[in-house]
Amino acid sequence: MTTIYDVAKEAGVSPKTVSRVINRDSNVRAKTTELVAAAIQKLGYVPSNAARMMRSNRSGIVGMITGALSHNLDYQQPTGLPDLHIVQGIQQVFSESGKTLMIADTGGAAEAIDRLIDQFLQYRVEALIYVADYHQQVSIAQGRLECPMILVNCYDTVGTPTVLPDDEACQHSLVSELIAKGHRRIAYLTLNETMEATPLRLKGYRRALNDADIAYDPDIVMSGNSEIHFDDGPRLHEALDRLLSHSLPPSVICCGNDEMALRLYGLLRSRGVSIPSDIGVAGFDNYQRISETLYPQLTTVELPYTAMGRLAATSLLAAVEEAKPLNSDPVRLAGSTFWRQSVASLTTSSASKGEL
Amino acid sequence: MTTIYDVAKEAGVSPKTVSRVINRDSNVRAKTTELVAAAIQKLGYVPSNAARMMRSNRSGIVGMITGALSHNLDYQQPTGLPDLHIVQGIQQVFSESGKTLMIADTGGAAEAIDRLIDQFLQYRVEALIYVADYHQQVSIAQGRLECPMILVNCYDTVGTPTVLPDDEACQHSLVSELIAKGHRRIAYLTLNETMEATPLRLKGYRRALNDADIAYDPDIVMSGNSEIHFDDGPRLHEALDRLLSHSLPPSVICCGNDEMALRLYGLLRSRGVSIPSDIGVAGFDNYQRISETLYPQLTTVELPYTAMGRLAATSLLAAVEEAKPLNSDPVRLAGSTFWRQSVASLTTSSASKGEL
DNA sequence: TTGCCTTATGACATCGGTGTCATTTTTGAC
DNA sequence: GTCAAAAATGACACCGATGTCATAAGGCAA
Repeated sequence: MTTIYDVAKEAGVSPKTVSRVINRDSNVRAKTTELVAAAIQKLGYVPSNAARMMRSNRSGIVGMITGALSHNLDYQQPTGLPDLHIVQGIQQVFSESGKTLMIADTGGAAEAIDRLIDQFLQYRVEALIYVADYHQQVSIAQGRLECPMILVNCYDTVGTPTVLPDDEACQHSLVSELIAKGHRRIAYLTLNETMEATPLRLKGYRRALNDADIAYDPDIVMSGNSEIHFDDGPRLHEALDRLLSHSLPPSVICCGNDEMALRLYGLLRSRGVSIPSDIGVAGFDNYQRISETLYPQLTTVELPYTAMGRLAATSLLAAVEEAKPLNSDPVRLAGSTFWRQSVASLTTSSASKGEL
Repeated sequence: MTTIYDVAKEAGVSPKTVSRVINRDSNVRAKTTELVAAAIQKLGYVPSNAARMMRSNRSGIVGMITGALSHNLDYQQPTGLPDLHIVQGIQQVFSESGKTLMIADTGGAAEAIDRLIDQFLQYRVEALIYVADYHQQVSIAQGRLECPMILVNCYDTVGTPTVLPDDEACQHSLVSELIAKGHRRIAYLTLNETMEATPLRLKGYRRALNDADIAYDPDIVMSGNSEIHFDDGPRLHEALDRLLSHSLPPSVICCGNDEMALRLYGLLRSRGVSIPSDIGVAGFDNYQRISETLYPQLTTVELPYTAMGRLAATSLLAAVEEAKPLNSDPVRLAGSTFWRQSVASLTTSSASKGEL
């Protein structure tokens, strides 16, 4: 491998001058610059990052740990692939920055994390990012970390800076707008209670009701899923029966995710209930393969995963390059609702249906 | 950051001895090892890869360039995500090796490749991998590369080692087995002719016919798609009409991919033709969201993307660690056929249908 | 042309490991 | 206990950049 000394000799200058040319330092004569550039070109010289780092003590590397690459892609998750979207956002920001993003995949094994962090420390990463596949609590930082670290889509108990999806605000905004469209009986089929998102979204749902002085009715709020990733047909079946046979049936049903909404479409159709004229349906995740394929297209909420990745990356870059400290409170990012045909507006429609 | 000198002082030995302990060199007394280990533990010492690399001139890094991370995930490709599967295979192999895999994403911009290679060279990667998103010809290597490089799912004209899917063998094997099941009129709806895979698969198809002394009939071979990623309903519609109205109609139709098979199911159903009793259908890609969801489930061929990734990674590791040269001829990896209910066997079935 | 200030360049040490070789310590046979 | 061979340890230079500081070259006014 050619070194800076080879280039110096070729150009007839000192290594230090070559270094100046490479780093675009001031005070190098144009003629000298040309000379050196020619020598670099001729010898195909590429500076060694390792040697450079020895003196400057700055690696220019940011490490990211994720399991996004090792997902089973064949059976795609019903919620889409949050972490892969987050990784994309991070990737976008770093590709425009001067830093190198080094990606390590856990291969699905949480116990790999320690090893990966250690590897990153050997490379003297300037910062670390951990991306979780769903909103959850984790325990990563060993305290010994000297570099800034940020968590995405997860949080820990020791106050590591983190970027989270704002599940509560999303659900609140969806329900508030449903109310604005004239709905007052809004059913909610939640995800499994053990998921972090479930109580948060329920809180948003209740706050929206409360804002509009609508009483919370536990009769029309129930779990639509027993497990995270698996269908539970019978449970959804039974939940729907209870909702439809209620003395005050809902005018719209919110689902914990789009997949549940997909199954609900089938169940409603088999009962001869039409969407959105008889009852409205709203999903969650904006998993486009479902939301835009269904007929009528599904109104749903999209969590801002790419934006979360971008925000985390931008904050971290600011922390590294401008010594701007990371926000120690969790940063929550709200998503946006995609209004499609699965929900009717009861106010503008002149022929609103009161009987169901 | 603590250095090896700090550890040496703490343990009361020379830096060189600490180095020996870290690298598990022989000829260090057990007691000394303990002493050093304790000091490392106490000071939280992590060796610097940069410094280590200065002397040894071995970075321990292998670079991979891909666009797999920046795909638009919301509208998944009809062929699945080959490159992401390949990346997974590569990832698996490297996580079990001593090397660090450094991943760079092009962000969909081919012109980013040069910059990424340059970045990798600065890190003195020991090898490079380029993963393409579909079987294609590329032009990557600038000749100036000193490290081994391998292409996956693509090839160039300067003989860079490469691992490719064996499209021809796959199609040959599928058609041969169809013949073995008693089919002699085998229609083929190909992908767009501009795709690398199309002529290869056609070659496999024709070779299989030839092996069985069945004449090739261009009447029942036609393109089912005009573009790679977009539906072309009318063309498929028309192709099917021609096949069904032929004086010697096919007993089975091979499709260029599973998505085409999916659309074919719909067209056949609308014509009252039942699968597989009236006509059989075979796909390509084993895109499980289609192949296992259809009724009857789809017989299809799976290209071995993960295995290709693993093979490329393994070969490259051997090249780097054991100086075992890479195969200069393209290595082709055949996949396997998944036999499901969409194709009937005409031999074993006692009530075989001769009329259609 | 001289002298002074600015600009351009170079000499040298240094970052944190490891390779080489010299030196010290231990081991074991006699 | 002695001595040679083997094992364990250390001294020192070096990898390839760059920071610091010294020095040389160029520019401009008198």
